[in-house]
Amino acid sequence: MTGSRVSEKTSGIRDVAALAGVSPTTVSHVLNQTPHTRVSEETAARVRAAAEELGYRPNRLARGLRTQASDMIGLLTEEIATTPHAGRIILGAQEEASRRNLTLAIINSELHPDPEMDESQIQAFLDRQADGIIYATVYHDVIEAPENLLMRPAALIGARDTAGSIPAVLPDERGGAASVVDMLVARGHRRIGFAASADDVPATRGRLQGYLDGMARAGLSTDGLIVEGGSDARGGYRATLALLEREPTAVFCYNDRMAMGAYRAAADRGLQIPSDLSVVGFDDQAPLPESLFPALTTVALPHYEMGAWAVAALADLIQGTRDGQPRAADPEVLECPLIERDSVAPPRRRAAA
Amino acid sequence: MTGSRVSEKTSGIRDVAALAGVSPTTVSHVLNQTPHTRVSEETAARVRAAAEELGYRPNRLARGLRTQASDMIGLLTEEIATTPHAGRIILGAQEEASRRNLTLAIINSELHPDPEMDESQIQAFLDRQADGIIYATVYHDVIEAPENLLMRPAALIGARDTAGSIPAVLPDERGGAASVVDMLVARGHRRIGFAASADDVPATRGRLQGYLDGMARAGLSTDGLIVEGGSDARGGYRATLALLEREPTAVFCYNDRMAMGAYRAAADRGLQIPSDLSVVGFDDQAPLPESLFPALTTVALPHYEMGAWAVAALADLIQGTRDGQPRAADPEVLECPLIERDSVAPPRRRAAA
DNA sequence: CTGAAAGCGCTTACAG
DNA sequence: CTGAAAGCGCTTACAG
Repeated sequence: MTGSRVSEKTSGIRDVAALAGVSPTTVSHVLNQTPHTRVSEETAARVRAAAEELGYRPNRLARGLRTQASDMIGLLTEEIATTPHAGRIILGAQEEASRRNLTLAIINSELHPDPEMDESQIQAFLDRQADGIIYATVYHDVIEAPENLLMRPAALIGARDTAGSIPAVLPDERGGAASVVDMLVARGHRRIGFAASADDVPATRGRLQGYLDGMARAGLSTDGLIVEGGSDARGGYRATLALLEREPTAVFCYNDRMAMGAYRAAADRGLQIPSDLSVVGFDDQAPLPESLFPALTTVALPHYEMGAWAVAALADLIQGTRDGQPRAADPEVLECPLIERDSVAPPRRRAAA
Repeated sequence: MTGSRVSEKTSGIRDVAALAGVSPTTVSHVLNQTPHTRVSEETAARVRAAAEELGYRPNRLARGLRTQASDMIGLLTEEIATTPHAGRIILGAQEEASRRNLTLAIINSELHPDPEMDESQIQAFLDRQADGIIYATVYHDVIEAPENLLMRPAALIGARDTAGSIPAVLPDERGGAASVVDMLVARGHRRIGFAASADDVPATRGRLQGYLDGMARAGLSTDGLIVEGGSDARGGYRATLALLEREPTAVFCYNDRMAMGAYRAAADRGLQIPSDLSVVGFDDQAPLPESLFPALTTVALPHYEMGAWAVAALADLIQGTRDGQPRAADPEVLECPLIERDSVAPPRRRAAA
């Protein structure tokens, strides 16, 4: 029975007040449940009925102007277009924002940005009184935060800032890579090759380091088992071909695209995956892993979780700021979970120790 | 020399007025270049200098409250997460919004949504006085627009509404598919198989229809050349295997994932792509096409363009609404461009007519 | 328990 | 050419 009428003009707090026979002040109090304010249950009921009757929705703009809180946060993403699945960062951020009754505004920034560009994008959020700003980057480790980012509470995704004053969340590339080796070792592999990336990005170093960690704690040699290549299918193809000379029983690729090349290399050499050769990727970049024969075992990046974490941290920061209790900014490192599919099996023959 | 000071408190229009020795009214007029208002160049210069000096930025919230225009538009996307590359819809929408000095807020909706859910998401935009709302769907053809979507100017991406009252933009799946056949025919192919999808979505029908169009205008028979399969790599594999019985010289797959299966099927039969068999996909779903050997010729969906178009249409509509001139809502159909890579070659032998 | 008044930071008739 | 005043729709001390 709620307003199926097509209300011409949206009604304001004054309309509700008039209909309920009280002042706007009282309407505000009951609808917001203002603390330390007692309103008789009878009056409150009348107000609620009137609000319902009129389909009253408080104007958030007006409220924001008065309370100096827009309840909006801005997400500045670096090149959402080219990033594998960065849409999930947005999704995580948006859903967490909704949970907290916050609106998420987004602006995309170019890759390799002109710092002044970024500042002007941030300014756009500032102009709209964003309560806080999230800066999501890819391919970076530590960045110099744009100057005006510090004018409001902020959070970083995918990088730390040089000053270390902004809460940041990062994927645990290193740990994820190490867990791949652990799993491979547990399956009986001893000669595990790594098709590394030649790109100069933090992920390159982190994943290589994780591979090294895993091999080291299993007491395994990596001698001749690391080959560098381009980070695409072609690079993975070449790297795997080179690796195959060393007769590994498994090859762990820097990313899924390289793993795709590894499949091709295996086919060229007449090797079956996973019976003759196990292959593992990284990124869980849909739709690749599921489209391969057999489906690729890989490691996922916690995009959704990073987006959600950043919003949560920012919201807490904003609360803290309001209460005058700024929070510490320890970089949060989120797990990169191993996604097991069908490209790993025990080695065909026991490898000699 | 602009404000390298860390301004404690952000300054308002009153501060500028005081510094320039004029009234807030005058400041507003010169900064907004209000039409039909002449301010002496001398005064104007003083105002601009003062604004610059103080790093004054108008509070958009306050302005919005006064002008009844938030300059914000809402984008409600259906399941951005699972859609191949729908991030580009957001990108296109955001960039067009920035060009028009509009802010884009986004909310994601579940797939197969509870209509009431959608209404409450839209309500969130309405509460924030969004000037307009874009509703982006996938996998639909015509939808029943959520009731409250009509309360403000709106635009649809990927679907038309039953009433036909909302501007809508759609990809020309049919034309894109037809252009694939045209190209194949121009290269000399006559026996062109189609690995169709069994999914019941508009894209299925559109692409099949386009294939049929192309074959018809080339006067080619499709007898036994259409095989239906699941819309993933496995489905493409099976469909292609079946198709190969009919000795086609080219197979056109419903999407890139199926094309991936086609590559596998060709390999199983000892067929080289493109010399023995040409393969074409649809979607240009990164990173698949570039990761295949050889790189896959396919058709791209105009995600970016649809996002940008919707914002432009909406902005015009809002303008029109303000000027009391509502626009007509003809569905806009955007081209799906053919992306030629390396998976197509002339047929090895002249096929008998 | 309830309300009158001020004010958030702007813009905009209107007057001079 | 310039400014005083009202008002957008709320919330919040403060008073009663």
